[in-house]
Amino acid sequence: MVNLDNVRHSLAHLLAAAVLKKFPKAQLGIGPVIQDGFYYDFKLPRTLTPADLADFENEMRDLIGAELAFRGKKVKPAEAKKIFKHQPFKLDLIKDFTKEKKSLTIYRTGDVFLDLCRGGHVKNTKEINPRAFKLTHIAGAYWKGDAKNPQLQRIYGLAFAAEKELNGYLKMQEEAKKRDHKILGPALDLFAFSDLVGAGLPLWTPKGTLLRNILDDFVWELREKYGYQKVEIPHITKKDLYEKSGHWEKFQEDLFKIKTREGHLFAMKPMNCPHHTQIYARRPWSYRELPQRYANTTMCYRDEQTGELSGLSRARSFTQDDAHVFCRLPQAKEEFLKIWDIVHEFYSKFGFNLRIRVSTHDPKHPEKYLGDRKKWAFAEKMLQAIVKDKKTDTFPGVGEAAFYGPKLDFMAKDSLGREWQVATIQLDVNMPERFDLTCMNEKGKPERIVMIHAAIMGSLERFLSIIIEHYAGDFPAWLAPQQVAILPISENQKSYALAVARQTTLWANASAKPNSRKYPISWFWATRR
RNA sequence: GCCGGAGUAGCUCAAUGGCAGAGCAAUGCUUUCGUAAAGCAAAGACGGAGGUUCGAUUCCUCUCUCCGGCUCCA
Repeated sequence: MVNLDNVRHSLAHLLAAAVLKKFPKAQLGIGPVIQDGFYYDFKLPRTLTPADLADFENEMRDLIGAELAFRGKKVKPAEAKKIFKHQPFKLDLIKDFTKEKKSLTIYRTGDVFLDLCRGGHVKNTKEINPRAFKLTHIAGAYWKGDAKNPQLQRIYGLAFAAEKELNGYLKMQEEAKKRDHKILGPALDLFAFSDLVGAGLPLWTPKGTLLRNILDDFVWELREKYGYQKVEIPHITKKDLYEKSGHWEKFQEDLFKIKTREGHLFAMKPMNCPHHTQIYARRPWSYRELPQRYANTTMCYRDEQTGELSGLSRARSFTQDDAHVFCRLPQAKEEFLKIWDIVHEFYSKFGFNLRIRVSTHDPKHPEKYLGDRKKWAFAEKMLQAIVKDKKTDTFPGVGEAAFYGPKLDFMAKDSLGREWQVATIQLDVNMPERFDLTCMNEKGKPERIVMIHAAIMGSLERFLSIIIEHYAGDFPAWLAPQQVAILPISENQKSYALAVARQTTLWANASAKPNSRKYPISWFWATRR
């Protein structure tokens, strides 16, 4: 059995060989294996076109047919530098590896190609199925993934063991494209975009709004049981609030700013925690009154880079089903577990399997976070204890913490196999400090409280994008914004059809609980069907 | 923001430096016809601004929007 990763990695080398044949002066970046295939980065004298990809593919097939052997050997840094003296990116890598005291290996493919590479190849190109790979697209990519570095041209390729798998994969992608929420959403009349309103600002239709409300009501039903109270906040604030929270320093660039006629600077809210702290801070609290649990489904605004916008997955205006619990330290665990229950109850209704990431800070970059080392150690230890107690499988996410605290992130997979972060529970010992949030304890002394951030859907927009694709637009009855349609065959049934529609609506409304949804009945004119 | 691709009617697509063409949908009329598209008619578009040109949807510049990536994501 051939190792597929070795095949993919070898194909990356063959791609580089093909590119070098056409562009002898090409500078090589790296060419690793990725999910479903491989890529290779190049700096080239001109921009590639799809026609180039066909040429490269043909050349690669020729190389496969030539039955070339892959051979690796260790080299000394000085030797490596000599070999790659015309390859600045390789020299950069050699420098890094030498600094990290890694050994250097080179791999030779027949006598057509030589690359600095840690290995993982087929023995001979004849092990590669020439019909089971395909170069798919060209993209720009920064050297070493850093926007400050030069940008290279990346060629992506798919590769499988058998042609059948490749075709199956391509078919699956086509299928996934049909489920694309950016196409299905407007087709189902759930939302729309307008060039006049602007990029990344979805507009919600009556049906889409109904769907949003059904979801939000569901979350609220679950929260209400645990003693949450709804609050409401303005969507703008003086910049002072964010200076105090630390968001200004960190996310200034991403805020929509507003200058008042008197010259004061305001900002659209990019999240809700600072506002909510001020609801808590409105008066002193006795420890007997804690926890205070505030829930608020509300829109936030972030000035995202245009290139990052994508349908509902990444928008400039999005709705968080946000909640904040203000409680004493010993109460935090119980509150955490309650939210965890809500998350599970909610997601099980959709048939999602969740993976849970324990997101902690990156010890190599303490400057990215608020608060001191001790606070973080404390909060992360507490989070780990809760997770351990819960006896659930989790995986670590070092460097994935919020800048104010560690968090549990719940990830759901969509129909394309992409994993999206959905719910999040965050433990925050920094905001309460910054805003001096306390309660009066048993001894009559002010005591610092902690704050828990909890979003169940995360962003309603992103959650909707996920379930539209998850269900391919075919929502379960309890979610479907339109559940019943009455279709008269000809005009003769018009009045009867209308009467049925009226009656059914009355019946549905009467049997619904007072604050549950109303069932919309549409009436279609269908004489031509 | 960066690299690349693309914007023609509600949707899917075509053509062109000299009157922009079709299918489906929608509209009107005809048909009243029962299980995967009845007939006829009329209507509907070159994303926006500027430039080159006798003339620009076509060529150039800028801009907006979308797509594939990269970077970013409280």
